[in-house]
Amino acid sequence: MPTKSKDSWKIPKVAVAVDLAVLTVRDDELQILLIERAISPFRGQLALPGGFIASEREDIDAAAVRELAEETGLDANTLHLEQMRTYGTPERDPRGRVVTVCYLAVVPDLPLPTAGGDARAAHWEPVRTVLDDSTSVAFDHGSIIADAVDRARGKLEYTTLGAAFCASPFTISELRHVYETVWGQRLDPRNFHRKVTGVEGFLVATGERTTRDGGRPAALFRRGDARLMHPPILRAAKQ
Amino acid sequence: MPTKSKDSWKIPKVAVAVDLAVLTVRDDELQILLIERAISPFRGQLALPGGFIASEREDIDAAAVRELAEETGLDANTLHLEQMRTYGTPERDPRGRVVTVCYLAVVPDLPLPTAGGDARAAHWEPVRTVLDDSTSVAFDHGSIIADAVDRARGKLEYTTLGAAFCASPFTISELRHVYETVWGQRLDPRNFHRKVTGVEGFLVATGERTTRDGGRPAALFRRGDARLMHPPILRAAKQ
DNA sequence: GAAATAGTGTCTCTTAGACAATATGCG
DNA sequence: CGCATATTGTCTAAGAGACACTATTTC
Repeated sequence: MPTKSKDSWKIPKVAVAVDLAVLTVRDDELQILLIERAISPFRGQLALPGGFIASEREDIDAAAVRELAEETGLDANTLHLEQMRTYGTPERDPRGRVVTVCYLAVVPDLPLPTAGGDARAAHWEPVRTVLDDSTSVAFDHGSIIADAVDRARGKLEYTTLGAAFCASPFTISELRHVYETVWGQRLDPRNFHRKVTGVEGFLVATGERTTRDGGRPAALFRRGDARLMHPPILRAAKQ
Repeated sequence: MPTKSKDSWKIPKVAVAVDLAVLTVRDDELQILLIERAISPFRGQLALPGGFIASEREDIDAAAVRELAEETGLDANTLHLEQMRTYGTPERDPRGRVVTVCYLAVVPDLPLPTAGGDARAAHWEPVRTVLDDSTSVAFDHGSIIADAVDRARGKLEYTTLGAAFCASPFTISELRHVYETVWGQRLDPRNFHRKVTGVEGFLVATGERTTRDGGRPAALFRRGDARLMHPPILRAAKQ
């Protein structure tokens, strides 16, 4: 905090933006929501949704919620949204100094409400193609996306974030599929079932069951109130 | 990121600061480094060390390192420093809009090099007295400190951050004392010993031993290269 | 030897992981 | 019934937690 001995000197002011890393599991892949930039710099390139704070009075979290609605049509009340990290190297934006506060959002694979609003060409892209550089993104958004994926992978272990990837109500198979996709790792269906049903507050049974082509119908659940999972579900150790 | 359809409108600029939550274990307590504010607002009150970025060109991480040196005399090369979270509610600073990027630092209990520089009245305060409001701090620094403590407590579980609280070389007893103090929880010395010595890369034996009054001398260790601990040391479940 | 602290070993119980068996729908 | 998927159960091995014992120093 400001505690300079001399009060009399100019405090530099910089532009503050928010960026959103919106993740989902879709087509058996972890995917991220990208938009096509309409303006320079990086015009026409893919980038994270986001933007500058609207005024000097706008709260940062509120700006994230607003940009989410404006650029993707998504409603922050229906999804997981958390602040992730701030990126502030001086050269990260060619127009000048921009400090951006990044948020991680997790949504189920539902049709994007791109209909109205400012949503231009928002679409899903597998994170795989971003991480291996076969899809290039604007600014330093590549490393932001890498950070977001790391964060999501880690949080599946010790929080109930996995359920935020599932449209409610969901089956345990669907939840397991989220874990398998995000971690890129197969999990034993029976052990997974035992584990997640044993975590108090993770899942709330609706009493309903799926109706489907073949196979026994699965029980349907909603996300419970628990946010932390204790003990965690650990990934296999680094290979 | 900036992707407004209309390019022609004023981008609000705000002051950006960095704040430092420097933690140590001292006198059997988790303590935090606070300074006495020399200027208004909150003049004379305790606050986290920190300050505005020096210029439009200064990197955020660099600003944290600089403020750490200026306000506490500590050298970022000798300690653990990581970005924690950004605080940006509009009313958090009475002087106007200030967005502050907060860093968590962890240091061993060594004499503060307060001798030279800008270090004014930097001193250690038990976090307990801040968390229970018996010590009041400026701005929203109370909740920042609470977040920093949460972060540190959590990171002891699945990282080797604990060793950053110890002056090198250190004994396993000293490391255990860090865990016990930060978590506020007794740990079995024998199980702890077995656990931490079993984590590859956590501890590097120096071959030296302590010399002391009574009791068998303890082996001395340095911090190893490992930063993540797999599997983690879990705290007892919430009681 | 007594006191103090370090370090090793052992036992038990919980739980993760592998895998078999049963349940319940559909055609 | 046969197929497909869900769910429960069983076994084993690894690890956490409790606790006893041995080791090495100083006085």
